[in-house]
Amino acid sequence: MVVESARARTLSHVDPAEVPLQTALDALADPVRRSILRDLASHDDWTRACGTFDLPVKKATASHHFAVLRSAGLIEQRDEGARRLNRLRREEFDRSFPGLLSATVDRAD
Amino acid sequence: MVVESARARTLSHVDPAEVPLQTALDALADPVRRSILRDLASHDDWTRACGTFDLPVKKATASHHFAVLRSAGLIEQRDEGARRLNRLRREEFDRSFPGLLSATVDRAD
DNA sequence: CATAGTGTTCGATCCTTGTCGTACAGTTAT
DNA sequence: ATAACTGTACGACAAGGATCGAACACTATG
Repeated sequence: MVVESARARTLSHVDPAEVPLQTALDALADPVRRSILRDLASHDDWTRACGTFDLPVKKATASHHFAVLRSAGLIEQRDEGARRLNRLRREEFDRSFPGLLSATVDRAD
Repeated sequence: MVVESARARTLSHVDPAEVPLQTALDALADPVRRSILRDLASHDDWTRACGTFDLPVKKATASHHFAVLRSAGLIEQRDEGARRLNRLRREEFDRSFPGLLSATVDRAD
């Protein structure tokens, strides 16, 4: 029988439909977070652990950014051993905010 | 002969095509500014002076928000007597950031 | 001219948030 | 068990920006 680890149990995900536009825009208005999203958009789901992103910030800051993205309904996270894998919630987010991801992530700065 | 007033001469407008995505997102991420844009979107061009908006901030703050919107290429302003009239730069902005205005302004919060 | 109206500019203040170091928890490997 | 690795939590700090009052410039009106 497979049991969730205590660490994974603390991972709460929000329904993108419940996310206020303000929260979504605040999340998307940071360049480091957009960089994370673009990276996710160009790879298969669940193939990128938090530590595999090439970011211009320390790991404590990176961890903060992943938490912001998760609480804005932009990414989903899943623990796999010591790693935390990520997935862009493209479809769900697009349903709540049509065109927003496309206008901000599928695009150069 | 019609001469621009000294006040109008100081009004500089940017080309939305030259606006960085970061600047556009920063401008759109404020609720007071989105309120201004929605108001403009629902009225004819050049019919709304700065003072005619019902905003929850004092006039000094409102003036700041209009300046931010202008420097982000989101609005155009023109002086008419003592009033400063506004216009949403819908088409130009859409050309540079397709879908962004639609996703943030043509929508409730 | 004097007064009222419209909007900007300038400091000052306050609050948010991005950033980091450190400590900690859980996992994997030796 | 010990060590290395992955990621989070917490406290502190600094920078940016939203806010306001007051002073100012320009315009319109009496």
